[in-house]
Amino acid sequence: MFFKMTKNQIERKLKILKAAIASFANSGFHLSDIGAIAKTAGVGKGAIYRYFSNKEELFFESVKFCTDEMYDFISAKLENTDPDQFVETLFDAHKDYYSENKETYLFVTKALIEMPERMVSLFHTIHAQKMQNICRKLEENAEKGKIRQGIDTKVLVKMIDVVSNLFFLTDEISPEADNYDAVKKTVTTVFNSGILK
Amino acid sequence: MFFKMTKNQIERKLKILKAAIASFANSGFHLSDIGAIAKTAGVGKGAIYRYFSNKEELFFESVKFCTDEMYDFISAKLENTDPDQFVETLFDAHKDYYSENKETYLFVTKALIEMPERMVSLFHTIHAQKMQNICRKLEENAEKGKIRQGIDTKVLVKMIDVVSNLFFLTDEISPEADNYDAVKKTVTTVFNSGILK
Amino acid sequence: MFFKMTKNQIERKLKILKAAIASFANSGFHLSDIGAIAKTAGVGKGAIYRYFSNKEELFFESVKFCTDEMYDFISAKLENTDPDQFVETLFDAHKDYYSENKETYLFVTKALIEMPERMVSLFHTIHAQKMQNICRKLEENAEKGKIRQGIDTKVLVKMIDVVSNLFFLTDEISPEADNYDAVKKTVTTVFNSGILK
Amino acid sequence: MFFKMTKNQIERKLKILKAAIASFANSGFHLSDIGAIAKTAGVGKGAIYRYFSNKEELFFESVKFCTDEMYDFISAKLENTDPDQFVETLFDAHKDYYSENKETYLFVTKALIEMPERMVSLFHTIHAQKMQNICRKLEENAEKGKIRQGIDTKVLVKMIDVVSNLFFLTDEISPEADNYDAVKKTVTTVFNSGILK
DNA sequence: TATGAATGAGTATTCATTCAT
DNA sequence: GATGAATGAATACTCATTCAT
Repeated sequence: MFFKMTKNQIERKLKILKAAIASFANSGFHLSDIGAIAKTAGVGKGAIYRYFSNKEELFFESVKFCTDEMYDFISAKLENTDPDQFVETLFDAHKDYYSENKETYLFVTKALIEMPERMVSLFHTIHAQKMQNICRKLEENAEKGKIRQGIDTKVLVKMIDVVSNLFFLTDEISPEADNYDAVKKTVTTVFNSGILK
Repeated sequence: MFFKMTKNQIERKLKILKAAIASFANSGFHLSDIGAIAKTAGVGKGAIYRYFSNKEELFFESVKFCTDEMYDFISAKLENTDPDQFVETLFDAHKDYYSENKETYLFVTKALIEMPERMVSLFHTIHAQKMQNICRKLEENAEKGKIRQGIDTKVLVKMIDVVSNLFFLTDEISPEADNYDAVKKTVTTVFNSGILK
Repeated sequence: MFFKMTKNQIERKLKILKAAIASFANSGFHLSDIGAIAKTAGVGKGAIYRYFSNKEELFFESVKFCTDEMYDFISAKLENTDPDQFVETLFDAHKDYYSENKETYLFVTKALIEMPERMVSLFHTIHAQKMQNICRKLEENAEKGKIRQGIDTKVLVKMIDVVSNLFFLTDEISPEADNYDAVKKTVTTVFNSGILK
Repeated sequence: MFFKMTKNQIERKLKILKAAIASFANSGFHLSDIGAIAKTAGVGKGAIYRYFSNKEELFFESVKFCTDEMYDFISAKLENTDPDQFVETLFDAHKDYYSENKETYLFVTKALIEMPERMVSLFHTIHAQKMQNICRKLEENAEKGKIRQGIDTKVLVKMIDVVSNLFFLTDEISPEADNYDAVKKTVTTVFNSGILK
């Protein structure tokens, strides 16, 4: 699937990818129909097989594309954040991305479950790479005594991620999400100050 | 699917359910084969359609069965727990259930994603019902000043749940899971005392 | 594909086989459509896959069925033949079978070419087995001095077979076949008495 | 497909034909891939459609090319043969051509079966034309009393052809072929002197 | 009542042919 | 003229569901 592409072909491939993402996000892998994706993309079925070796590959590339985009967005938001704003900022970053890219957001999370074999390592690779800088800064702050000792920053970031996920997946997943402010308050309080007095 | 069942029929239905759970947990909804489930259960394909109206219903009932069982187990472990042991106990409850019921544990979590439509409300219903007592106790402790104000206990419990999930799904989902102790320390520290000093 | 069949199922399988033979004989392997064969046989597509594991197997069984039938017919005709009638009788046997089973006759011959891998050894096995008695008798006659020495009977029988084939395949294959009597005279003369005076 | 071709174009067309023959001979009509043939020939797919109107035409021309070549070879070998050497010489001619052009030899024979519609009349045309001289000589010899009366020479030549075919197709088609000498002895004996004493 | 044989809708993928570059 | 990217018709096979036995 690697050959030098003209500008037109790059656009073509992108159209296919967009159509595939929409379909996979809505219907999942098994219920998505290559023919329908082709129609949506405005290309022939054959074109899909020119750019992607098979349905699974198309799915994989779709996930990759979305995951990349999403964590670029999230890590950008975290660039210059004080430690005491970190939880809130990360939570809000999820919220913001979700608001504008509901489909993609859900897709990334679902993909991990639907096709665990390859997706999982893809996800961790991308996540680790994109969040690398963020983790480094957290560690600097730990050294400066600004955040509590004994916290593994990689684990921490993933915790906040997954909790945020929970509540944005949540239109679907969690009824509490309706009350966004209450949820956010709980999350930031717990993460910043802990449960115990 | 509702008729008075003899003891024999109840056993029959249970055998089908067990076989279905095993298949759905391993292969997911779409790749599971009704014929194969029937064979595993030691019944004819027709029998499945006597007890369950269709494949989706069978899936739904399978998830319900597992979710029930799992949260019975978890809530039992939390019965008489001090607030300062709460996070650790809940985390350990996940760990314990997971250790003995890996298949079921993963199935419950995946099911939410694979078939969101009906599963989600099922899950929240069961979760809310089983964790009701637990939440009530947490609230009592909050009133007594033992845990921090401003925390919605339902949200809190689900946060801990999902974080625990994250790291037990993690054979598959998260590389950090290998180092169980480090993960647990981070989780309990963050939840108990917060990130910030 | 081997299970105890009821009388009904045996009929069913036979209907499929007949439809398959008709299609393969007319259109060859690649142009034959499983769906169309099912329709002709008056069964669902699925039924074909119950009785035959795949298209290739169906083809194989079709050829086997026809080859069996054809050489049963031919060898029966040769049962009590004098050596000086042998060539003519064998030639006529081909002619007779062909007249009543044109489709099958052509199919057997074509199959050898279309799917050489397995067909060829099948053909030789069946041919050797069915013609065994015929060859033995020829050899007895050779010992009694009634037919010329130095002739390998197996080779001889196949020669006559293939020459007969040539002229019955011939509606399609050979224009000479139109004049059946002339062809037959040449064939019997050559085989019985040779070319040279 | 008829236009004045430059020397370059003639070479181009020939390269395509050679590649097509190789592919058709090995894989048959249906399994041969135009794209692969183009690649082997070192031209674009489009070029094939410049020189041949479609796949069937390409197959037809491939067969024609090979049949021409083969019967040129065979008839040349028979140029100055005594009648009593005729059978052996023709048989050997097949053998010789086969030895040096196994692929082509098999292709010509198979093609008749695979695409009977047009191939058959092509074959008979070429065969009749190339063997014309040979048949005439046989007839002269018949008139001179050197060969038996009542033999249609066209039928005879085809008989010998097809029998030879049988045993050279036979790497694949006939187990007897292993013992070449025994086969040849039987064939020449039968054709020259007949079966009966 | 239980069985599993039969049904046929549904789908990924290939490949001859066309045509823009 | 030559190329090879794009097209989309064509097709074997699976599997949820039904229903005769």
